[in-house]
Amino acid sequence: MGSEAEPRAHTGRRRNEATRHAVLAATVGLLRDAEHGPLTLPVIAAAAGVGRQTVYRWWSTPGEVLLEALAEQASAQVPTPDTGSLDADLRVFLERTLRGAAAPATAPVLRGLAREAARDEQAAELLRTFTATRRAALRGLLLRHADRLAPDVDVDLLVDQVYGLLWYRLLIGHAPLDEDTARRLAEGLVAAAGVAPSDWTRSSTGPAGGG
Amino acid sequence: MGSEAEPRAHTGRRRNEATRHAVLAATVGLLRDAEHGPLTLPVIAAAAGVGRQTVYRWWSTPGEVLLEALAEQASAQVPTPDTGSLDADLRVFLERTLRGAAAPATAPVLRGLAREAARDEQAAELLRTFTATRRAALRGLLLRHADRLAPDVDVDLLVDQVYGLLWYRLLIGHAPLDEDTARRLAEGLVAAAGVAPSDWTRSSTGPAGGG
Amino acid sequence: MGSEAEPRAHTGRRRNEATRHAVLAATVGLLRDAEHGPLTLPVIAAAAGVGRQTVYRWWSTPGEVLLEALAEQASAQVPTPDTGSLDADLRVFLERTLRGAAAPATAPVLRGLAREAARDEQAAELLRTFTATRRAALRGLLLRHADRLAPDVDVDLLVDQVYGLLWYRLLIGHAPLDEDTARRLAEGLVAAAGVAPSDWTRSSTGPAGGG
Amino acid sequence: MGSEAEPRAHTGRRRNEATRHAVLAATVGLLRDAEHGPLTLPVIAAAAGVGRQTVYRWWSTPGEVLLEALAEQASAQVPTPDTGSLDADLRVFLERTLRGAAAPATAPVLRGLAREAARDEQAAELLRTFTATRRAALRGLLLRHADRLAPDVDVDLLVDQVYGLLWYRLLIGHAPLDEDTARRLAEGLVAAAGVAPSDWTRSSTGPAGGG
DNA sequence: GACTAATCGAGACGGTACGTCGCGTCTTACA
DNA sequence: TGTAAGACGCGACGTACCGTCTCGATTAGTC
Repeated sequence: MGSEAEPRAHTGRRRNEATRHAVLAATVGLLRDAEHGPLTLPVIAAAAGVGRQTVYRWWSTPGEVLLEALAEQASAQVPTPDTGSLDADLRVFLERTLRGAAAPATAPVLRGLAREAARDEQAAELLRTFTATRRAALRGLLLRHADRLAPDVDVDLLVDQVYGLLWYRLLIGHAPLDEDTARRLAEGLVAAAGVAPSDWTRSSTGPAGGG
Repeated sequence: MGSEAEPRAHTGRRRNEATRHAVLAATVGLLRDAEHGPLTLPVIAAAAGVGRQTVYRWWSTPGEVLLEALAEQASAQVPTPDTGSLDADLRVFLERTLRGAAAPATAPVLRGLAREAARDEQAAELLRTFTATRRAALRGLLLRHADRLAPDVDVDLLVDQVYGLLWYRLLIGHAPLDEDTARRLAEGLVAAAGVAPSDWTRSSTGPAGGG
Repeated sequence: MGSEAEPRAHTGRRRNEATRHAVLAATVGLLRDAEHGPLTLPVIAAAAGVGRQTVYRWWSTPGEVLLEALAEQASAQVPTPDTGSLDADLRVFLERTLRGAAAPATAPVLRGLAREAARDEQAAELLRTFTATRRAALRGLLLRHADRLAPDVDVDLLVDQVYGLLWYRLLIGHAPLDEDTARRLAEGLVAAAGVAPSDWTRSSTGPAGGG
Repeated sequence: MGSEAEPRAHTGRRRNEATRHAVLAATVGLLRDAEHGPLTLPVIAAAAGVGRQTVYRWWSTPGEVLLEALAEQASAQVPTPDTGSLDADLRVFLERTLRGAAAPATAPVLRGLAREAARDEQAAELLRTFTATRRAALRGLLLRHADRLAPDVDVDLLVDQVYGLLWYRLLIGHAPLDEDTARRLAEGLVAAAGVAPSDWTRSSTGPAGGG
């Protein structure tokens, strides 16, 4: 976004909710644009069509605005699938995750968040919290199928391979994050981490399941 | 670094090589410090104890200084091992790669490079080139053992899992890049990508070893 | 003054007279303080402990408030004496005028008025009107004794010498406006403007009196 | 003035004298215009066509610029006449003084100085110093003719009547400061302050001189 | 005695000006 | 000729203040 909005009506001595939303929306909009340089409060104010003092009144730093803006979006809610099969759960989760991250509405925001994290400690903390939440989700999924994993497998390593790949491709941009990638990645992780599956277990979801 | 250096003697009408090195060293030093904000030429000049005009005369942008500074370091030269065994080659390569990246002298520079890449397009291009070179090295290693890989394996996916993990942990900092990580990662990749290995090979490291 | 006042009770849909007086009193109080910067409506409102909108509702500019505030004071009413003697009338008038201007309650207000007149055209107009009134009073006094004045005397010059001295000393502050000044000034003016006085008149106050 | 000037060439690491003069000239120019509000450094910088930082580098406050700007003008050098005659000296001095103050090039600057003095303590101090110098000049002139003055005459009172009249008319603007005013004022002061002159002295200028 | 009407204190809001900070250009003085 | 030094114009940042606007509380008049 980054363009100005129409004027808003005052709300008297109460805080103007419309203004608040305009600021948060403009912030996410600016995060999308790589063109705009550092995310500063005056730039946010201008993009939101809001007085500078209004932004400074409610937020101290760009990081605070960012935190609230992204929280407002209830961003990237990837539900954890639960089909009973590790293979299927993982494949679905990765498909959803990669598709969500690569979506045109999301990818620029994630890139913008990383860009800000490289510049602003508050944004970096925000990014750390955000990624920790995502890692926990995937770790939970894997641990639900602990019986299918080798006993000494390093779950965190598996998790970081997934999100490492995701951010690496997202930021470098040399390769896609498509459905095929998700499928192959899921298979590879299962092959790397899993004990040889029992036939009957495998047969329930596996491609080679007995007919 | 980031601190001032002692004065250097003029060299008259010849370009002062000591000054050049001071600038490049100060640049790498600044890259290490997350404290310092954006890497700009005046900051570099001040850190090198050098006149601003001297820096502007020889380099146009911070990206150019960065390029020359990192090239000067011949940084992160990880030789590709060649033992004849995929498992061994991969394990050694990953151990060297992760150890090199996590080394106290290197990690802050890589983080600094990523930080600058988030801000400066030239630095981003530099980072893209650098990572492409590294990916090519690992891809070459894997392709040397193409007979050990499943015919339809996605080599790029394997490569990106490695460097994705590396950068992800390097930048988020939530988990280490130690030797154990390298070993487990190597095993996982082989398990994911490899055809069934010869027994004697597998038995040396494989989870199913030892009856 | 310039400090806040205690809260006042509402008077419903009638204009609150107490508020009006608080505003006017605060205005005069602020005029006294050279510390306070320009006299603006928000500053007046704050000093009066009154909502800004209340001030803006009843007055448009600081000049309007000032006009009403000074009119309220019916300030500096110097009655014109009439003893029949030019010397006595003039001496008494000047004593009263200088004493009034130099009084601790008045001098800071006059200085403040001059200060505002240097900034606000409305205040300047107010000051011009005020000074014109004062000049007219003194001119009237002198013209009542036209027979004692030389026929070609410039009455306006005499008047401006008086008020010029007054404002000059008031604003620069390098010399007092005391009773002795008034007496000597009166004598000087009579000497400068008067025809030779009747002996008995002169002998009453003149330097050559004493007998 | 108040308009922008053409760009100036840099002078390297030496202070740019052309810039300095541009700032001082613009300051006096702004002082002339009553339109321009308070004399602030950014306004001066804009009027001089100079970067703000350049003004802030060399002067801390508008008062400092003002001091230097007026000193640069070597302003209002009224040479003290010395003809041997009180009447003549005084008349000439007052004519020069009033003519100088009322001159189109000077009057607006004096008014501007008074305007700033009403707002800025540094400018007020400058005005006090300036007026003190002028008073001393006139007092010196009068004291040179102490034998012509009554022994108990208040010289300061005479001086302040002169400058009081000058500033009063200059600022209120209700009456002119012309040659006739100067002549009449001089006569009045001599009449007020002088002992009865010897006949031959009086006859030279006095209106009632026998002859 | 409820309802309307208008005042009052409070503070959010958009806009503007101020003083600071940093970048990149330019010119000098010196080696 | 190259280097250190620093003045300079420009623009962004964060703060302060002005005048407008709306809100909720309070009280005076009206039916």
